[in-house]
Amino acid sequence: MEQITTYLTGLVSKAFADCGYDGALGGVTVSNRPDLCQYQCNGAMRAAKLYQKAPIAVATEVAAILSQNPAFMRAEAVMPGFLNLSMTDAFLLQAVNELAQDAHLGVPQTGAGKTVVVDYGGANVAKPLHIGHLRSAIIGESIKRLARAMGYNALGDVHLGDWGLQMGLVIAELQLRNPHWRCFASDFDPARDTVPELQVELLSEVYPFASKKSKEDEDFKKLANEATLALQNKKPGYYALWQEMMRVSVLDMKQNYSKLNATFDLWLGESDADADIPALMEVLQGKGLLRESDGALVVDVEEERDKAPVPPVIVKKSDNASNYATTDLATIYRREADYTPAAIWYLTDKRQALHFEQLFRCARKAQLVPDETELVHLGFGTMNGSDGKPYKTRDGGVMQLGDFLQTAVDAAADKLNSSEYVSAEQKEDTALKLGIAAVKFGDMINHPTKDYIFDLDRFLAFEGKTGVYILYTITRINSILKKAEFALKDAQPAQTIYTDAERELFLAMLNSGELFTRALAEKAPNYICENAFNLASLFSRFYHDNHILNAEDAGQKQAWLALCVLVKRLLEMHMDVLGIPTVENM
RNA sequence: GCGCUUGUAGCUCAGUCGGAUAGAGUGUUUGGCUACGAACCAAAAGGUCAGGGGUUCGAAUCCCUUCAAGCGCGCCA
Repeated sequence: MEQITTYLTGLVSKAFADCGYDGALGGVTVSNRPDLCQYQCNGAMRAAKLYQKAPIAVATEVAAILSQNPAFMRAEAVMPGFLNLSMTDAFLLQAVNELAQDAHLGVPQTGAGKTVVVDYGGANVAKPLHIGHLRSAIIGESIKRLARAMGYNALGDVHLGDWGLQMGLVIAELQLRNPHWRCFASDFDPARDTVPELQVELLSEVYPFASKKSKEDEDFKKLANEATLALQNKKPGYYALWQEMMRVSVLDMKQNYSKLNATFDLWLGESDADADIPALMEVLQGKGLLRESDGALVVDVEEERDKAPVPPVIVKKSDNASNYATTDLATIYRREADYTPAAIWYLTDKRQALHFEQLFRCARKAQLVPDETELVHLGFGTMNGSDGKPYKTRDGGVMQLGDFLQTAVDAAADKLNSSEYVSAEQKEDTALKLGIAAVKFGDMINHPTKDYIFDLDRFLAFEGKTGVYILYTITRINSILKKAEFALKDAQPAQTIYTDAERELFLAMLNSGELFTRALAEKAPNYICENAFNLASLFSRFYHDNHILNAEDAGQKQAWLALCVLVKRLLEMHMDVLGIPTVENM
């Protein structure tokens, strides 16, 4: 359905044009002074400059035309030249009823017919998920769901880090520790020999150990590089070991991501790009982009407008191994071949911004995708401790994602002990959902691109602007609907607005679609969080001030119950986009 | 050194294309459960929007500058 602001922009633009002014001045936005009006247009002040007139004079002319339209309760010009618009209740009621009928609850379907690949998760194999992986997973999941809510065919790809030096580091270290393993023998035969079964705990110990060692020990670093190259050349013993590492790591990741309610359509990784690297290199060669530099093959991506030097992209290391840029480019090549996406969105730590700038420039030069295909890096900020440095646990370590989640779930379980609404059987499931809600909402309420201070207590708070508050509001609605024996299908179109609180709620519901548009444009779920809180908060006030079940007459009660249903549906849609499961009781 | 980002209430954060009186949560103080779930609602106090300059009818927002913090800058990802 059409957004109210879009509809009003049409009306006001025409009014400007009828008065002899540029129709483009008629842009209408939601009012930032709800005490004065519902919607506003500031075009008269710009018109004043263009037409050498007093802004209030222009606004008055336009208001006079708009006032003839019965949809407006008020359309008035206010000093110095604001155009303040308020709609009649009849108009709002009709719009709300239309919203209730709309399959998408007023969310514009701007993505219909388009495919977008959302590349998030990005965890390294052999490295356990820690809270640093939290943001990519939950913001990415939300962006994917948001795109879907707006009609896109959105594909989430976990894009594992499974083909670079980190694998060589682990393999080299395992070989030093266990030279007798059959997979390290030169005559290893996958048809005959097996590799030892690995444990994820072993890998999580080996990786940081080897990573640190490579920085201090040149010889070991050389071994790791050689192992990386040998793996990429699929040396049988290494490849078999790698497959085992993948098996245990992916199993562990799937469990963790699943707890976060993050689901991927594609469980692909850097290694899956390997098959496309020869074709990629051919394209780069064919376009004459490759240049040899210090033994490596690079592509220059500098541009005139650069304020700082942009280093060339290294697409083949001097030892002929592939790196991050190689597999990322080959992945773009593959995605274009498989999906011809309208856009590819990457969610990683914002410190990778330069890499993606180089990557996109290289992809454009090589014309791996059409010019109109959107390639965007969404760099998110880091979670810092109260000292402003990346968050560490008290003992200086990194907090594991699983432990963090469990802490939140435990806190929720504690709180549920005093709840009379949750049975013993429901408790575990409800605690898990509340924990997820606390963690995800607590993160996404922050703007994704900014660093933020990680405070465990804040994630465990269940009061105020939190995910739990939204879930609580939904359970109260559930409770009313149950007591009233009111089913969703019983909701009839409302005929009257009885209270100011209802009107505010209606306006907030009608303006929700706009927030979705904004959230997708900025790829920022915090707008969805804010809007969900705003809706829940307005409902809570209405709920407190008006006793729904004891409404004065049947018509009022029906209208209010229908309002409950609509608020519930909208809140559930918001939570669904955020990837937060809701609960019946808590 | 060069470049990018950030600086808003005690704390944690929002703030739309430049727009009217800069908002929220939390914390503090206070009031509200013999009506639908108090994980709630209501009210008060709390601001040099880092400092300075400029553009504009109008600046937290745009430009310049100073200060402070974070990040990045060739074979890691």
